Amino acid sequence: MTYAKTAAFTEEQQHLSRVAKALAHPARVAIIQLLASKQTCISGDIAAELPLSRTAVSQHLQELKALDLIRGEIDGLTVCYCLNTELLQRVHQQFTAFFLEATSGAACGPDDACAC
Amino acid sequence: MTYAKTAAFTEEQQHLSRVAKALAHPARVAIIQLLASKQTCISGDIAAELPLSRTAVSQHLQELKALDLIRGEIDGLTVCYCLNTELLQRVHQQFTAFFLEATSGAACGPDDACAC
DNA sequence: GAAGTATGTCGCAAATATACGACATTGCAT
DNA sequence: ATGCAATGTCGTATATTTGCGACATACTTC
Repeated sequence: MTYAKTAAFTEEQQHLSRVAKALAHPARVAIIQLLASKQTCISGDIAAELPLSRTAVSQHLQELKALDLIRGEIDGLTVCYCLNTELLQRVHQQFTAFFLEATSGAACGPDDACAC
Repeated sequence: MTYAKTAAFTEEQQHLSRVAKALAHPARVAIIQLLASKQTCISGDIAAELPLSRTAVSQHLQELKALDLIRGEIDGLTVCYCLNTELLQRVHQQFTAFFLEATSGAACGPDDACAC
């Protein structure tokens, strides 16, 4: 596969990029925000709120579920999706660690000049 | 394009997903970490450190540069890349806001049961 | 100016991602 | 049982991403 050399990267790097990929589509960001805002973990109403076909939304939901960022519970005929806040918190910490590492180091000079 | 309906999403959602996409590949995560760790904003040495061809690395660099997450300064024959820490800090804030929003709301019940 | 090196761009091939209609499945109601 | 509604999966078409060799460009050195 095109990702043949993925194994050559750190497990940390791979995980971060995997989660980032989950957020790499506005629909999935919107889904998470929707789930966060609605008190009820709406089911197919999600599809109604998004400018996408029900099929496409379902696939985005599956992608998020595959990473366990959200969870679905079958409630009779409908399905309730909700956020996995524990995982999201852990992911938040990882992103924070990454950004702190990236922003603490040396950067461009004041006039966009590199220090090297 | 397949993204025809992208415009239907919030500007915030689009921006977040765009940055997330930039981090959606381990090589790009690795590049940022490399730039953060090295005091000197190495140039083509980046390619040497990654398990990818120089061409592929160059393309990843261009993608990061397109979002202004990194900047390149030509220094004679070599090119110095460095992190745009200011932007990274702003991005960090956006991600934090997103995750706080996502983790503060109602979540699954204690036994993975939704509250609806 | 000629040769050599560091970079970036172009063109192509293969892998993924995205979107959606059609179909299968499951549960509720009559 | 039968019919209807809510979901998910499959197959398929199109767009995007990824990777790399080949080539073009720019600069240094001799």
